[in-house]
Amino acid sequence: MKIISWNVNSVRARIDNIKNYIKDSSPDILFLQEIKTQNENFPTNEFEKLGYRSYVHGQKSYNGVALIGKYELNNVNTNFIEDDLKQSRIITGELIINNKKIELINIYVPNGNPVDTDKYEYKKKWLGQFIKNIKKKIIKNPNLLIAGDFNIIPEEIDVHDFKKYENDALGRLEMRKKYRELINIGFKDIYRYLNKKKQEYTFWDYFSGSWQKNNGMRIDYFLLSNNLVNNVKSIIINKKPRSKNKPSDHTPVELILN
DNA sequence: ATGGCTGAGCTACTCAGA
Repeated sequence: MKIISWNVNSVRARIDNIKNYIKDSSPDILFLQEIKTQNENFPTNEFEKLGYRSYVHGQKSYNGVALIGKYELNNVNTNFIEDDLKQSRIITGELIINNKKIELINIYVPNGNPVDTDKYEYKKKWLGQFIKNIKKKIIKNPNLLIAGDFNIIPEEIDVHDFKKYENDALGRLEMRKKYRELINIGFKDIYRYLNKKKQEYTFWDYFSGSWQKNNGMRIDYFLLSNNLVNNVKSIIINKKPRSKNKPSDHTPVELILN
């Protein structure tokens, strides 16, 4: 069972890249973030031609998330949290894997920059709501898989130049504490759990050769509840899609479960 | 070096990203 998460930075601008990537990597479930389109303009047919069904929580121009799957998902929900600004940043669904009912939670956390503005406060409140509801959910179902673009740099090792980000909305201690709070509910950041010292990134901005210089950060990850950790076979960051023409600024993270 | 580049909406330029 291969589950992949990818912030595509527009599903329509990226559709050829995404289709080629699906043909190469053949995910069972694909979590997409920043689709930047409304439900009615989502390229459902393109995914259907490749054998996938689409569950979409879109929005005009900004944000938007989707679950793409070879299988039907149950109880798909776009109201996991109360979002003050009504932005489309979360979609959940259930899937049974090896007799475990797993809750798939696909998120696109607000960026939060600039700090000390209402955008930063929105991110804080969004994360607070999310953490509160995860605490409730894990009591009902101990099998939670959260993946997506968290927009938080967990540790210094997760960015090329930590000093540059320590007062940024992605690197501020206050936000890294939110990440810790989530982990402490009972999750493992699977990439870091299996790669204690490895320095790899999932995002490189489009400016001034950041990709070529490997000036990146690791802000996309898979958090699995402790009950699921023994089901993990492997996890990799696949850098190939970031090297293509007209790439997303993020690259996919690929998880394989037994 | 808070600039650099990219996408959406729209057709000149702003907003947003991280």
